[in-house]
Amino acid sequence: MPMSNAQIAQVFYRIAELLQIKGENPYRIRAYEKAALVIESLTEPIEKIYREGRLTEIPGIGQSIAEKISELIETGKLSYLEELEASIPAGVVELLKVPEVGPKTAWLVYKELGIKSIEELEEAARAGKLRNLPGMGPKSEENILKGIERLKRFSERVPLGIALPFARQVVEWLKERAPIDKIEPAGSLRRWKETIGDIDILVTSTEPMQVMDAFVSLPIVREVLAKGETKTSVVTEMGIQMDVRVVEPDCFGAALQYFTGSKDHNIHLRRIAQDMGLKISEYGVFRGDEKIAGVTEEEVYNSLGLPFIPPELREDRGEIEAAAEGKLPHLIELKDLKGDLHVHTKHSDGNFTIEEMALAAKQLGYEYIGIADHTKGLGVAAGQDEQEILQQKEEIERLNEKMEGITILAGVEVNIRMDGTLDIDEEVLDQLDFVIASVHSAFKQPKEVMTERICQAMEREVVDIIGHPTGRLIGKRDAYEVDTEILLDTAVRTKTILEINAFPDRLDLPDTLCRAGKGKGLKFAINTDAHSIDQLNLIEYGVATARRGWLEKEDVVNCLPLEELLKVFRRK
DNA sequence: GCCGTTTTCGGCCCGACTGTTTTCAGTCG
Repeated sequence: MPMSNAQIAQVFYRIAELLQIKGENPYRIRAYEKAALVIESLTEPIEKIYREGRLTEIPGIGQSIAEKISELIETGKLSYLEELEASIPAGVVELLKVPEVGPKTAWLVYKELGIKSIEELEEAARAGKLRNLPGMGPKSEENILKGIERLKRFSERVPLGIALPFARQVVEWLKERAPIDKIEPAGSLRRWKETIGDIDILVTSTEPMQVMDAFVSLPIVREVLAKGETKTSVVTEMGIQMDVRVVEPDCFGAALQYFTGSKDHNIHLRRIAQDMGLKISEYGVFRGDEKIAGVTEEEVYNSLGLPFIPPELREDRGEIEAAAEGKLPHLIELKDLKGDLHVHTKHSDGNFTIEEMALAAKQLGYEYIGIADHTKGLGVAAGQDEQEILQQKEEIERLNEKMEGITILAGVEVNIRMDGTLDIDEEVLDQLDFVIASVHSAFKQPKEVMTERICQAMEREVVDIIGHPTGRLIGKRDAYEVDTEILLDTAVRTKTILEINAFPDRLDLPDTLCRAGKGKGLKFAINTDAHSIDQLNLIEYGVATARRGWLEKEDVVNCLPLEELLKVFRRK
């Protein structure tokens, strides 16, 4: 079994953790973390890169790590990691998971008290044994207990679809309760990352303490972790940590840039600044004592000789290099979309009529809307059979004659059965404007079977789009076991469009596969999979995922005007 | 451990907050 990029990345993350405990040179630790991150975000299998002898061409991978990758690929294990594991008692690394506990504390409690697990740490803290350790006191003991409590209750990252509306609500509340000039969520939320570790909100105000007071007294605050003039951290009722930072107005751009991250993007920028003899912080870009930028983000990037880089790209996955070469993509925007091609109605498990969905789409400024209800194989969703599908098509034709300003497309979301066949006759599918095919059953098939199953569906000429191609539900269900390389290649060869499902639970295709697919010349459709009028608005999540995948409007078929789109559907 | 049209050695992003401290270490992002 070849090792996946993710598995190899995990090995280096593990090494970094172990080295932390050992108190190793922080930069050496950083190097392993950086290598793990870069491997994780590769768009091709690292094994292939290894076979072609290109490992050290990857930025952040040098001689030493390349050798370790070779060993992992060839033998499936790594002697260096085994030695490290042997030199540190199992369980001590686990302590790092506790907020407030870092490598120093973990090592201290192990050495002094022999603590090797979170349970033992909790016991010792409750027994008051920690307060007498050097550098610690009653407060730190209490904080460790609180940290353990927090870890037990909420260690998981929160899906973007929950964090974003929540953050927007808090922004509204703060505006009502304190004198605020500018306010903007930053962090991974602003980069539209699919899950959020904590929420950062950036504020400019002449009365920082009033903002902080208003913040900590919001009813959603469960616990205040820290409160100062410029930074306040709380844990909210739903368990997610939220930080508010207040800065001077003339720092807003620099602070927004800084707090948006990612960490790796910022470190890379700072290196560039350093090379130019500049210093960059959340307060601005400085040459000596002179501040040369900071009011806007654009100014910050420009001062480094770079164009503005959209937040969705800031993961240090080559965007800084692309910016320096003037090769940033012109990312797709919400306004580029001319329609949504995957919505459900009362004809299956949707909550509104075709007409109601169409009117709502018109309100959003769309030129067309694609109805794609479930088919009979999906009993739980009241899927339609052949006859019902044709009746629905007639209803759509009648509506199109009556309605103005929007065209309804008759489509379907047909099931890909276990054996790769479709659960609706192809003669019927042929009569529709377009066909989405999706997997809704037998998720646990072995990788080869699932890959073959989806590829077989793509080979059918009637199939235009594959719906939510990996099947993942973020935080709930992993993607099906599927060979994404074969999936993407088959989609390119058969000219099948892959969906970017905008449902925040799905965001499927994921951003990294969007980017890999674009590299192969693939086309995409950004769809909401809406079951109600309200859910049509989820499209912004799909656009964000496409942007994180470096997509431009030319890559996305529902940016085409109706006539062009229909040609694409007929091309197979 | 990585990296280099200033460098193959000597750097490596930068600051806030807290707690236990008499000036700073640890943690976090």
